[in-house]
Amino acid sequence: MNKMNNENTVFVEVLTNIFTVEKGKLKILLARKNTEPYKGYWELPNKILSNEETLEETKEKILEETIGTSNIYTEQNYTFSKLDRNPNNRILATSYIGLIDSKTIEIKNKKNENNWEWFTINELPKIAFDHKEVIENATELLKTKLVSANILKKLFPSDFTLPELQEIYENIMNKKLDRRNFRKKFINLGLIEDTGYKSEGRSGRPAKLYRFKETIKETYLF
Amino acid sequence: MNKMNNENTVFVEVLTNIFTVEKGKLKILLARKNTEPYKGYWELPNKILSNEETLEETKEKILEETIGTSNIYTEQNYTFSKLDRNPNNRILATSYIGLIDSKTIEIKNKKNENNWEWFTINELPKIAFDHKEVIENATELLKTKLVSANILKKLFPSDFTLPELQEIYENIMNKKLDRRNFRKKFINLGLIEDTGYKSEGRSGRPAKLYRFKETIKETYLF
DNA sequence: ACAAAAGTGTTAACTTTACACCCATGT
DNA sequence: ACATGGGTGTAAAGTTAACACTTTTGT
Repeated sequence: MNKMNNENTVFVEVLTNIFTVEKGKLKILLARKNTEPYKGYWELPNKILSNEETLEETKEKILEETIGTSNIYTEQNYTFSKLDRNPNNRILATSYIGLIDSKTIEIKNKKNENNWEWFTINELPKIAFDHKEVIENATELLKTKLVSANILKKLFPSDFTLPELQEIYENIMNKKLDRRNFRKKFINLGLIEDTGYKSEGRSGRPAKLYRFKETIKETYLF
Repeated sequence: MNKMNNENTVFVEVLTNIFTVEKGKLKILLARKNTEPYKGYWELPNKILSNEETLEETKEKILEETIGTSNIYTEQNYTFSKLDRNPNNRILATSYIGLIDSKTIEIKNKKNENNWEWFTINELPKIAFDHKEVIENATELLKTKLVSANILKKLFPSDFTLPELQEIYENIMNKKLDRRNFRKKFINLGLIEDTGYKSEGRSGRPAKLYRFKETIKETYLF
């Protein structure tokens, strides 16, 4: 079996779904396409796998180029292989999810004049290729993961309020939760602690700011 | 970007982890290798992705050739890309899990003079390539899935006993469960029904045979 | 009659749900 | 002083966990 004599080799690209939470909204990082095909549409950060690299190494390069660090929580999601997913070539795509908290992001963003923009997951722009399907797939995976407390910690900055946390859960589970019960449950889990500070800027009574404790045990919520 | 001018294309193979449950043991289907490399070792059923096929189509071909049907529950698991995972060529591997109940299997096995053999997941033979890693990865995924009742239904034949079901759960969760509580929980979930028949062959009192109801709602156990 | 494995019920501890009023801030 | 959103407690219902003896079969 020699590659040069064989038609059955394919391109493989890596797609990254980088998520963060900001003001109780789940957001994803997209890039505007400035060339055809799909000029003016938005796509997931991506890169073709080279013959000397693993998928993981390729994923890390993308992260470095977009958010300036590959030192975040990531997880492989799915490999897409439809014949026509790219109009020019047969390209398989392996997608990853990555989670970064919004505090860390703000710093990195300033370093780059960015093609990149954050979009709330329910308010996406026109999406290039089959990336909408990829995003939906990744979002579903993330939602199932979000019932695990350790994942939550990767997404939330050091300071967050319980109403913000509750909002995310209500979006994920698509139902209203009782404020008292939500609060009781989370505080009793012992995963978070009061920072002593309060939120500001919104109308109404300011909310207490919490952080995740340094070491939390793997716990399943809901 | 033209493939013939570009070194950055790779082979992709599909690997299938086909699971069943027999007498309360979780088993996987492997093939003996009769050629080098790894002659005499066992490998997962596999096939190289062709340029005219999707991963899903390739997976279905493997299933037809091994168990005689592709009409079983499957799920994509992970794509492996280490540079040296195959000694001859750079080959990526996308693995799938497939679930079939042991009653259906017995029929299919008779049709084929088979290179294939079922191995209990805790008593595997010498495994070729990185397939041990692949199997471990797939088994972990399956274990997390097994807390969902719909998956369970794919794995279990029409008739099973509660002690068998309990044994699987004890293996998965790696702890002993109380027989009374297990039974109460499962029966109260309303997913299974008594067939009216009893098991035979073992010593001791025969166990009642149960089956999953036709339509069961998605329920999470444990 | 004995060995082996299956079947059964009750109580206490814990978890989840439902529910309404007061509090802190900005305008 | 009013509008906005945040914070708090209690009781009822439901779920889970702990626990030991009896039943059915084969030998």
